Amino acid sequence: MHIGNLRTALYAYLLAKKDGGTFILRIEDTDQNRYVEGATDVIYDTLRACGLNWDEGPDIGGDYGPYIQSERMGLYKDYAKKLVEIGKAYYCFCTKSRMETLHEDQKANGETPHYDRHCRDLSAEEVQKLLSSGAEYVIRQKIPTDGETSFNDIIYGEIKTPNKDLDDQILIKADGMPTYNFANVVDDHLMGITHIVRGNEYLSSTPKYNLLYEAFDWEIPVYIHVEHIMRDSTHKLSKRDGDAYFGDFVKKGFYIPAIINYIALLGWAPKGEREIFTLSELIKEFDVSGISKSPAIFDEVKMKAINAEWLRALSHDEFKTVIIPYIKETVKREDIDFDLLADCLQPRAELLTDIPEKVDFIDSVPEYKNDLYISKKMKTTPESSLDALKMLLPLLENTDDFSFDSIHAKIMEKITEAGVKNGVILFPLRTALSGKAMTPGGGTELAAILGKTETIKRIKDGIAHIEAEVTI
RNA sequence: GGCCCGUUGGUCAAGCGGCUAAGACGCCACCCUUUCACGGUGGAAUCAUGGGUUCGAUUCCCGUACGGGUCACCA
Repeated sequence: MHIGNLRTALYAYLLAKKDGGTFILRIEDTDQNRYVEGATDVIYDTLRACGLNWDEGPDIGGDYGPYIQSERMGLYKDYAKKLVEIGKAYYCFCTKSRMETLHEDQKANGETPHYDRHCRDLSAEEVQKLLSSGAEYVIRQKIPTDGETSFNDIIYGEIKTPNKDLDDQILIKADGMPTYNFANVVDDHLMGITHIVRGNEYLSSTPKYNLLYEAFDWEIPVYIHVEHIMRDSTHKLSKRDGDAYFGDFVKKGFYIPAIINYIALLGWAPKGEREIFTLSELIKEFDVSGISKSPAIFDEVKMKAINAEWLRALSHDEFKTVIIPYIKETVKREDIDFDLLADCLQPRAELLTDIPEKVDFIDSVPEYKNDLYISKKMKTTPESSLDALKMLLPLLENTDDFSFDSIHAKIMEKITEAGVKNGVILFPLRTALSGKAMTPGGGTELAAILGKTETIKRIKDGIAHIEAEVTI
């Protein structure tokens, strides 16, 4: 599911839930040429994964079903015929090829392509004759030739359009299926839709919908058109970017509630200064007055920051549950302190996919050079590190309680005794235990995570490692 | 091209006639520190443009520029 569509769905959901309304899922599949196997499952799965649960829909039913338009087929044509009867629509027998040449000619003359209303004034007899001859037809909306139609949008206010700029759009296609433009109006009325949240590409066709509502004498819903999400100032976030889909972001290691949180903020601003919200907090906070009129550029860097904040805000248990699968990608051993590891990882994880690399030293120490023991800041060298490790070894060998607090206390005591900077001792320990320049925790944390046996082994290995190179 | 919509730091944005023009991300510096982070403090950086209206315009009106949308038997 495209991230823009998801955001629109999110706003619709938030609006419905905020006002105690009903969130309905309707599948609009009136174009059989565009049928894609499994597409509806993606919709179901995505909305569910995000927690946007619908109150009525194809799979769960409701009082206004069916909720799949292709299953409501016959109904639209009846309504279209009703429109024909009251003179608001008409049968059109123009072929597709006539329309093509017509549009080409119009373009050649510098006109915008539109229907020339060729069949608009056919007599009832002519229509009847053609109909009984089995001629293919569509039903078109009969737009008034003069005057103007206006509609009100919550975000943009009143928008007026001269009727002469409106085309006699097709309501029922030659295959008997309704167009979106028609099915949408009929179903929204029949399903009791009160608020329409949609992308603002529909802004220019909304006057035609209003004409339809008026013709049927139906109540016009509240319109809320939202701007697009952009890749940059001139391009919409689109399929071409390869990263515009919800599923892509999940794969990249974004945490779903954080994705929802971020996209809610793209084009909408909460009242206060807080910006981290759960779905239910968003429901409370949401207000259409905060929706922006201008497009928003998608910023993955900002989304990452939101993601990191989300991860940090999780409880220990929640965080641990979320990251265990990622840890398991590179860590097979079980005899480590996963709780402490999780605590160390929590302030350092931006994306969930950062985690496997961060813990890849736990199963075994990677190859490294003695240079790794050199730190200008910590004032360490391989030689000083050798001394530090040799000092630490007996100390830890004589330590049975290998909890972080215990080790930490013992080591700090020793450091104070020795009268050196913490880093001089702890930096080498961290290096020997990890073989890495950056680790999710310092020497004492790593020791506690790895446990006594592994820590002792790695300190000995570290000593050997330094000695081997130093003597050469 | 016609019609419609929009334009506050690099990005998301608050603002709704009078403010030193919030906040967040990013960036820079410093502090904290057992690496890297987290956290803390500070900093640089914005009202597209020209006319009005007004005692006073980021805010209201008009034009211009720029950007977006739309003009299907697609949604």
